[in-house]
Amino acid sequence: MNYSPKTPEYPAYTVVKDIPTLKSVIKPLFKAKVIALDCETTGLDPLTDKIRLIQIAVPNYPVVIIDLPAIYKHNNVEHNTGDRRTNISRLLLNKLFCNSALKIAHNAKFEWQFLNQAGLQIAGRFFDTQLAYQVLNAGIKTSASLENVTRKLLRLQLDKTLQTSNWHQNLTPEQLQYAALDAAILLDLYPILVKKLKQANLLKIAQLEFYCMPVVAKMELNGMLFDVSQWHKLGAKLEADKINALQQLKQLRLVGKSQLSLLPELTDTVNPNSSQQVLAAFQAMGIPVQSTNQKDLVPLVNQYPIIKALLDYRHLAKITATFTDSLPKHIHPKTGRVHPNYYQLGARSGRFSCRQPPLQTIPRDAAARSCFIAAPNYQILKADYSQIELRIVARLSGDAKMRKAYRQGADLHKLTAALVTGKRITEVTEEDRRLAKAINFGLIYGMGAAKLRVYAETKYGVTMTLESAKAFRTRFFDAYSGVTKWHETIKKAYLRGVKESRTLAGRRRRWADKPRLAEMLNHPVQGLNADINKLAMVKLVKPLSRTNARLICVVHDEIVLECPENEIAQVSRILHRCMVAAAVKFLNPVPVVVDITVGDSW
DNA sequence: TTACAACCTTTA
DNA sequence: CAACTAAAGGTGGTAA
Repeated sequence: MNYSPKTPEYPAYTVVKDIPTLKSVIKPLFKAKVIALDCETTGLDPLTDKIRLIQIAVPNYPVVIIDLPAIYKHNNVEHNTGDRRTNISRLLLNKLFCNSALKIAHNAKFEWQFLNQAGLQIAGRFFDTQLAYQVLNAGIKTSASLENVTRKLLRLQLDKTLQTSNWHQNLTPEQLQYAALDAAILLDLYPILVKKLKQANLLKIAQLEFYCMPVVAKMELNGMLFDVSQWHKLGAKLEADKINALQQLKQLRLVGKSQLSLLPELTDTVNPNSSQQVLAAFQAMGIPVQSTNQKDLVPLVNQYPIIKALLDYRHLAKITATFTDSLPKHIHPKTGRVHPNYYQLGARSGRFSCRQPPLQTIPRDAAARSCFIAAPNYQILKADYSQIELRIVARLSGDAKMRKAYRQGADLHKLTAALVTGKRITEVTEEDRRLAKAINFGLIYGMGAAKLRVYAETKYGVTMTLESAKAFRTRFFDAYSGVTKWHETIKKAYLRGVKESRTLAGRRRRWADKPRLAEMLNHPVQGLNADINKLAMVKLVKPLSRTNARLICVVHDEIVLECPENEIAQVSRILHRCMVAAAVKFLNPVPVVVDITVGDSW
């Protein structure tokens, strides 16, 4: 079965450089039910780079290669400079791109953004061959590049060496051939992917992703406005704090000449950023640690002042290096905003991942988040699902106590606190509730007693013995017997050797090797959270289009909009309605709560 | 010199 | 038998 991939045949093509040719060759394209699209561009940034070619492939017709700069020159419009005047070429192309045909592209977000910036619109039904491949292979390590997808599904080897060739000058026949093939090949990939999606019962999830694609494309172009002077102020303070923390460390003799001259490796300066050196120094000082990570050090902070100093320094070093120094590099010179890259299927669970900058890991302190601001006369609307993962667990397990608590609008953490401590709800203290939070979040994915003890201490500041951790664990599963049964069901599948998991919406995660039980417990929850948030984003499109609000950020269970001040009330209602509707579809009868806040910043 | 895995910390 | 998940990214250390 191991054929070596063949070289594909190059399709016929027509190059379009003027309006009369465009008018004549575009006509047959309107009859097509499917249109495959690809663009060659001068770079990867839709805000500054430009389209060089648009390739359009439909069945049984030469690939139409549109030399967009040449056409625009004919029409005397500026490309990608905000010049949005209508003209004959834009009218023709928009009519085609917004018709009822299915638009096929590989990483359609890229084409969408570049067309948008060129003053063109593309709308209607999409089929993204990259997203389709990723939906099929979620959890499996495999490249979703066009080259790899073509090799895997068609056993053809594309030659991508021309992808990064010079697309500025007059194009060679080889370049045009290459460009034509990239569009034409999509027509061959499409039916195979549809068949596979149907067979795997993944068509609906793929369509959710396709509907989501333009929303994400627009969100990235929108970006977030960033108050760089405020950020620098914050950065300066953190930098000063960091230097102070370093001084503390030095006074406690971690950094600088060590007094332990018997150990030659410690006579040199210890670099506090090196876990290796720090560990050696700690051990030489007689501190009993095997590692220098938080969970091992936190229990010792009171005993050893130097550990407190190190953790303080680490925190500030992390914040300054990862955020204060690097975030301003991502401010786009053209917009003054940060435009991260969202990957719709960047996480195995179906969640988004986000890079450059990683907006999903910005520290939660008000100081940091307040640097992400609304434009003048706008406000930031932030909406997040309340305890969505626990509600999903309540829905999936059908656990009676959990469902009753949510139905009554009770505080589930307090309930858990009462159940594991044996107190009445009214007697539960703040500390008890913190303990319960650690228990709820940890145990639903199968955390053991030993980890629970450590986790409760490092993340929630609650100390307990291993025995009490064991007892809490037992009491949790006794109290929530529905959760216990749900875990047992998944464990049975796990023991049978099942190597895939589905969310309620049908999203699949696969494992190439043996899954871990916790991964199988996690996917139905985290994956459904992703399904719900994506559905909410899709539901928002139409009602939001009637307002001037724009989507600027999503973080797993949170949606952030930038909204004109005079539309806050209206848009809040829309946001609330769409998010609740998306979640209710899957969580009913477990109630859904969406919290919305309004402010000048994130 | 560069490429990569290990370690650590940040988020939901 | 017990097992918390999903990411991005900076830094130091080492292998090529």
